[in-house]
Amino acid sequence: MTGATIRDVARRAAVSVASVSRALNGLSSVHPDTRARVLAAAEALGYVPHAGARSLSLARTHAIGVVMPDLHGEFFSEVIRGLAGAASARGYHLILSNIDEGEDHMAAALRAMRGRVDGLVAMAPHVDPPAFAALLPAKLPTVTINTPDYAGGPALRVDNRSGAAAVARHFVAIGRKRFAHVAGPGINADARERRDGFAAALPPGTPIAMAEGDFTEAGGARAMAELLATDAAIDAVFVANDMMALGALQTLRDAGRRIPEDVAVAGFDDVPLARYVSLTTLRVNMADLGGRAATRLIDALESKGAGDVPTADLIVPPLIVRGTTVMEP
Amino acid sequence: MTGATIRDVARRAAVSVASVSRALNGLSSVHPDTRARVLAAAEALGYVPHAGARSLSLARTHAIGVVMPDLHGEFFSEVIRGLAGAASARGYHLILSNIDEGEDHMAAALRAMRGRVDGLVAMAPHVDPPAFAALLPAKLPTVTINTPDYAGGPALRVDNRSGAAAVARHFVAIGRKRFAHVAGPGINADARERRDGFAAALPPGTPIAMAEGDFTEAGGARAMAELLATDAAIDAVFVANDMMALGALQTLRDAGRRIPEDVAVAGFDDVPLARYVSLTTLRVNMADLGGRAATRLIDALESKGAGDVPTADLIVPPLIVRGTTVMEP
DNA sequence: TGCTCACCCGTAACCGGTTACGTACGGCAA
DNA sequence: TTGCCGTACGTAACCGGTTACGGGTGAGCA
Repeated sequence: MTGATIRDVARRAAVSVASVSRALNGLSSVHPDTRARVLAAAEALGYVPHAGARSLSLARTHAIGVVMPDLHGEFFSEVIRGLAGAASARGYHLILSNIDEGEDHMAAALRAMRGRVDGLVAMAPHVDPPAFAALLPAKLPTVTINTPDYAGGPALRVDNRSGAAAVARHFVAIGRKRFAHVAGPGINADARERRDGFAAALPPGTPIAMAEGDFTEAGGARAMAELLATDAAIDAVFVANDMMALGALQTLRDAGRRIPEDVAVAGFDDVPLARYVSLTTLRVNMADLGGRAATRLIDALESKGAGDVPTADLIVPPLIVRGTTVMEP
Repeated sequence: MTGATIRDVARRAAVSVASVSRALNGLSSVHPDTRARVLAAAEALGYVPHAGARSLSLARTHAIGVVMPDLHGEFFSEVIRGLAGAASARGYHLILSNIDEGEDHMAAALRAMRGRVDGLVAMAPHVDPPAFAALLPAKLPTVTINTPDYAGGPALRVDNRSGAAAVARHFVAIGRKRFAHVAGPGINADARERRDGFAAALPPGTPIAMAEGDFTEAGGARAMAELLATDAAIDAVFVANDMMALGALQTLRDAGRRIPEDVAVAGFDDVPLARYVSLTTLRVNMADLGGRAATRLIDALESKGAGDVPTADLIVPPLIVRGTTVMEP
């Protein structure tokens, strides 16, 4: 027995199912006596409306789907937290579906969303935008986070280029001369933008030693070792994310470099750990990003047709200067 | 246009809806030619089955609901990650609904799950178990995480008492004499178990200075200050979670205490930060807990009727000894 | 008394799938 | 030819809600 249905309630209250529906949904055209009888019957039976049936006839699920890769550990979680908060505040549920293993799996996950959600929040910095658009179920409203060049709907993006540029200017301002960059995976759009933004903001022609990591702490350590082997005189390194920066710091200290006297280090993300190791970084508030995405999507869903304009918001991460680039008091 | 329906496909393939359904679901009694026509039509129309309708008629949603409070920041996220992994591996979706603001909100959130999910994973260390049981929709299979005394189904719990006892024994082993405990909120069951487990494992009659915090870093700092005011000679403090331990460490250092020479400090949880500040703590792997919960629930859902036995698994967190209790090399 | 008009309420169609049941048809044995 | 059976398929009921439409009732008014 999974629970009483509306017909059970109708039978017990000796009215029609239509009246039960009207009474429970607060429609006006119901006699107070009838409403009372219905409520009493529903209460007695422990009646709870069946969300699935309801959404089938209303063509409204009050749920929003979330598709994103598991990578970016902390990010994933933070975005979810922001999404969940904003969604539940407006009476929406979240449906999670993490996509990782291959495109076919992703396609299946996206298709499975039809009839289950009213809209989608997607974060896919590693897939080809047109391919992604093709996979989306027909006309499902979607807002993307950090998914470049997707023109199918509103987009929220952190301004990687301006963040990276702020680091470059900061390095120059504190008198550094020999620059290096630990990049993220080449297929990752964020990684590319950070690399390019950094290079573009340094004086033209400035050489930059480059190495590529995989966004993990261990990867950062390895990449930093490569860089030191290439050019031992590096005095400023911009690392594409904080986790790799932690690894890079360890490698530098193991190699006898003093931070920040010998080498200045900056990361990207401002993960909770960054404050503890006093890492200079760019603060990107993923929970806030998630919250905005949810709000944006729900606004679009509820104002039927308005706001279709696929605007893209760039969110500029502030530079947080800490002890890995300047001496602390 | 939200998408083609099964009747559209039937029309285009010139067969009945029943045949379309059979063909798409791989039923045997369909002529190969018919199946091919159906598949072609579905492909041409970009047909995607409507999950809502499907689950209504099958009485199966292939989704599991997750209800938990937002507090426990990192925990929330880790559990979700574990749940999502295990669920998607078995073809299930996750529906999130965070409950925080009051019981009525929680009741609404739970009720909204009917017809939307096949089962529930719940984590509610702060509510009265019988009250919680009463709120659950009728007969919805549920596995609980860290929700004590709930006998309605399988349960997964971290063994707070044994963890706390390990800390107590460790303190004694390293020769400490004057003990203190920074507890979590009294309404929180984990907090109570950690406090009691610690007290029970010390030699009978040992005095313990107590203060209560709110599981946050700032709360830990405040509680530690209270303790120092009470007894300045404390040489070992067990803090109910890592975040508070960080605050406590700061307060101790500000008061001129050397760690671990003057005061030994241990936390609980092993958050990522703990390794960086070299905090002795108990490791609780929340992602693993989430994964187990999902697996457990899905097993119960798919083996109809078997395994109804509401067993409770206690997971013993290992003690991770670091620099806040013993000198490091 | 007869008419109009609110106000309540019930019947039944619908949302988009699945599936029990019945039927048409071809092959084969008697 | 008749009878039987298996295969392939269509019809329609059903899952549990919502809602357009129409009917019955009583009040108000000429």
